[in-house]
Amino acid sequence: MNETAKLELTQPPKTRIQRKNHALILEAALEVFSTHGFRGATVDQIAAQAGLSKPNLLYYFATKETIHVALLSRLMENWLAPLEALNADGAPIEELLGYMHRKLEMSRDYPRESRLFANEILQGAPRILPSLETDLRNLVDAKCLLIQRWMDAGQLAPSDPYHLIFSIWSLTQHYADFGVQVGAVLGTGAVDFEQAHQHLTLHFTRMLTP
Amino acid sequence: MNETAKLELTQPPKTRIQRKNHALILEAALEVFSTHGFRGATVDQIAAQAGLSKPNLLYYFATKETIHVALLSRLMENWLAPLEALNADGAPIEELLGYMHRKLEMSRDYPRESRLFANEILQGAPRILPSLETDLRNLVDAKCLLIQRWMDAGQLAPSDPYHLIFSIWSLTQHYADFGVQVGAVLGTGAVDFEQAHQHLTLHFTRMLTP
DNA sequence: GTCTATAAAATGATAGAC
DNA sequence: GTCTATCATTTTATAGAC
Repeated sequence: MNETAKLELTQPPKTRIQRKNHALILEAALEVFSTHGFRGATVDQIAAQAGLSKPNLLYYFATKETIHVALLSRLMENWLAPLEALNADGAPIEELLGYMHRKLEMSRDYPRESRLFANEILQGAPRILPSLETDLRNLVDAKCLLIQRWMDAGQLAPSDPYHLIFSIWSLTQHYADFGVQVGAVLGTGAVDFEQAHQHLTLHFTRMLTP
Repeated sequence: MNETAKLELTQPPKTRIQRKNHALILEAALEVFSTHGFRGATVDQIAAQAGLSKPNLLYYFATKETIHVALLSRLMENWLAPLEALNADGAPIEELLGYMHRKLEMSRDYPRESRLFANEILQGAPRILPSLETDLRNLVDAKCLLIQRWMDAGQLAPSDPYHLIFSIWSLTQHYADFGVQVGAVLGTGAVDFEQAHQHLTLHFTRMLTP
């Protein structure tokens, strides 16, 4: 009984109002953590952003750390999905262009999630390094075997599959993580993702065509 | 007289011991700010890292903000140099490969500076946005004109010069900013920059050759 | 569930002796 | 120049009323 009650505080909540506030807090925390990093964010800020009092926020998440962990856990699930979707039965170049496209869409639609991840990595990945060394590494290993087979079969221009994947990550995430800089240089204040997509399609078509 | 005395606290110091401690503090602050960002860093941490007492550190830099500004100012000078060196009289492909190489060397030799910059951009560039919109933008504009001329002359494969420069930034800085992730995925714990250089050379040769 | 009040610790900065 | 001591504020978290 006590264990059940305890779990309810860390598990997805049950009542309507609980679900609503739970979501409000995660939304607010995403905004604040993605901009200032874990240590730079304050519970006050998150509570204000969520429109809740600080004690009320801490009724839902016992500590600041708990909120951060909840965000990172949710993120890691979605973070791997685009690469998991790389299909061995598809056409190699189209598959990799599709992967690039999905990653660019994530930069466009979920820039805060991208910056949350970037903050964590910049700080040395203190909370998700274990996940990177297992989940992410295993997934990348598997997909690199596939890419290597495509290259050996002459369906892709040969290169290092690992660094090829790194290049997809860096080029697509750049438009979320460094979007302010891109906007400043272009004088637009914001990224034109259609433009970015055209350039990256051209870029990887040249890189991948045998 | 008073103004001179005041300036000496913000200008490069004069005596041997001042110069030494000034440098010690900037070195320590670079370490801490690059990992935790401005708000996540504490004066205590920086003082401990520098081997000085907190009041003694604050004798050299009046506030935490002053140290951060000093680091960013120094950084912006060096940050533009590799692009400035792009030479209109050189061979186009070699010039751009050389620029990529210089940027990758900076990721290898000055990863903390790269992460300091990344932290500032991630946080919305609150301190250096004006510099991005003027100094950086003007420099990029000028170099993109040159690159466009090279493309028009058929010496480079055509693409968007701005996004081409963004791709050089993102691919090279990735090995500093996301080095922990690269090391985790490769199982090496650290980036092999020789390997990265080979891949990026191949990558941009394919991208740029007409 | 939500609030006011507040404790306990940290953090940025200063005072003043030496 | 460097130190000890300390202040003022911010910040995390809790207590307890409603």
